[in-house]
Amino acid sequence: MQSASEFIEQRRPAGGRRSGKRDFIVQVFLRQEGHLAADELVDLIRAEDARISRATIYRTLQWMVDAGIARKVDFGEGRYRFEHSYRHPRHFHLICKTCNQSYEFLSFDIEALVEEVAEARNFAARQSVLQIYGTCVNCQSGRKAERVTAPTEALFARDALRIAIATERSGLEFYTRAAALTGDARGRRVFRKLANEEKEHLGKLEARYRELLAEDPTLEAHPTFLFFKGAAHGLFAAGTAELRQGADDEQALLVGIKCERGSHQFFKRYGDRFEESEGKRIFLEFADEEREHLDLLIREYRNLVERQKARVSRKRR
Amino acid sequence: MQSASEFIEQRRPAGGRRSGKRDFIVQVFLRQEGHLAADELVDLIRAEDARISRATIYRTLQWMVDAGIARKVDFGEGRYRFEHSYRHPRHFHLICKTCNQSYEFLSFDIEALVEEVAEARNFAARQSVLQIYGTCVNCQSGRKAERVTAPTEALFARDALRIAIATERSGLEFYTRAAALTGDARGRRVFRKLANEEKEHLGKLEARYRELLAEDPTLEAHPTFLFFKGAAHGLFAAGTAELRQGADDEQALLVGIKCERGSHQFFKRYGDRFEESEGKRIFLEFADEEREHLDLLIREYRNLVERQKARVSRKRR
DNA sequence: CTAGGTGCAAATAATTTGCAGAGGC
DNA sequence: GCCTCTGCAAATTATTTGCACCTAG
Repeated sequence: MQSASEFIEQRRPAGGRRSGKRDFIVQVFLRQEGHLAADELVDLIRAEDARISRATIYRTLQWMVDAGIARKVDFGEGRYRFEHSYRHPRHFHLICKTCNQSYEFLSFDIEALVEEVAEARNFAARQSVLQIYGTCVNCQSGRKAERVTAPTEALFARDALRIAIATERSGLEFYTRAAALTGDARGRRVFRKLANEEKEHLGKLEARYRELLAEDPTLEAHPTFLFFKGAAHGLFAAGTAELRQGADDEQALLVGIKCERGSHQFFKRYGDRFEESEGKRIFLEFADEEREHLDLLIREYRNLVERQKARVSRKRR
Repeated sequence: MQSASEFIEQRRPAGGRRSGKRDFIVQVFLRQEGHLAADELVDLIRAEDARISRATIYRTLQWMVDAGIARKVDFGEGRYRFEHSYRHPRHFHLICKTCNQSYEFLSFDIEALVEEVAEARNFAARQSVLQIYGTCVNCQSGRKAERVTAPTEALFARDALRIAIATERSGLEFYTRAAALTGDARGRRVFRKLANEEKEHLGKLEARYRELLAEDPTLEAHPTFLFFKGAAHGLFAAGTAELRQGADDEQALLVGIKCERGSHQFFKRYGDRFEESEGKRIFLEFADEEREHLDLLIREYRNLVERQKARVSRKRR
């Protein structure tokens, strides 16, 4: 696991000079959760006793943004806030206009649509900001904001695992069904093998999930952080439905390839996008897993096609 | 069609007094396209010769926002911009960081996902802001920004018509197919009737579309403003697929009801959300149309069930 | 007559900058 | 020693406010 100082070292721009004051500011900043306004960071620094000029803090914040250590966010208050990116994936915000608190979430589905729009408009998107303004639960019911904070990283890992587990489950169902209806003995063996792999991996993922919950039992109760519809009615579920309406061996392989490819792409693309974190690792590992399955299926498909060709040419002779 | 002054009159807050200066500012503001910073409006006013204080312009902008005549938007420039809402639906923005131009778009799909997220989090959403930052086509190719501006209202109407037409087309296909496979004579008549209505209405919509293009022939070439996937692989298309896998009369009615209900809801909900405009009208008219079909199908379904019940009890006797 | 509306100048608020001096490599 | 970092105070930018005056209803 990457530590905070490694994270900073990695991003320290070349040609820059080390400075105790800047290091101190960065360190204090990284200790914070949530979204700090520049002024609030000034107060924090002052409270920790160092007499550091306001200008230096502004300059350091800009330095961190350039280095990719911090992100500048605008909640429409007329001033900027900053959040660090160390173990903190990019995300969107729900902003309560009553208590001014902000809640984070992420939606692959929305990100995918945003990408589609940008592409349709030939727009080279670099960053997208989505903010939902309104009133949070606490403020709606008049209750005091007794916020239970769980670090975004843990929530991200939790949801990454949930999605991976759901995908494995539906993959397992898919391969089980595919094995049942495949006529060719060799094909059946491949699907069985894949079903077993899914089952085994499912067990591993579930163990990891239990581990995560053991570390922080409150985690289960927190609202969804990562929204992804594919998890519920995803690729494999659609694939299973396709199989249900009758399919031959070749089709089953093609459907499997489509599913694994989609799944691989999702986990890879999303995993790549994140800062170093447990959630990122889960996604990338899972992407690799799916990639292997994909390769296996493609090899198998090629083999099937070869055998068919051979049969045809034998008949012709 | 509602005029600009009617639009303002409607929203003038009670207890407020009339003032020539404010009226003048509002009038100049409504004449503009795009997103004005307060300062730019000051310049415009000065250019049109009135000597009006900067403070008055700020106050009038705030007044317009409160009245719902203007919307305050934040492009992360450190200052606010304003856009008027007269014949200008709510929308999202693509913002080019190179030329600082902004492009508008709307996506029902994204809005629906945003609503889902807010609901899942028990968050009472009042407004959502989506901004995609990056580089626009012109700036990518180094070309000068020779922006062809079409008023958003016209683009909105164009896309509303395109979506309505696509929906009609797939509705027509659905009812034609349903009529073909319905055994019951009465049911067949209903589906034929609906198919005819769709065909007729389709003709009307297409005529309206041609009319719109005649007014501004460049309109066709502009990029999509309103993104809605339902248009392409929408409800009726799914319904038609459902029918294809064999269905009886009752099922056909139920599928039809599901499709019309979804369609009605989409057009109604979206239409309601907009400021007075051609696009709004198209949506609401279409919603009514779908509502009528829905009612007809429901009546027909009830009738079918009644007849089935009667048959069963006759047999029992 | 009276509650808004307006102008002007000053205040505020967040952030940036110029410049002289301090300090890392 | 050079070049970057820092502090301080002044500047800048966008916006708001206090207050005297104006004006529509």
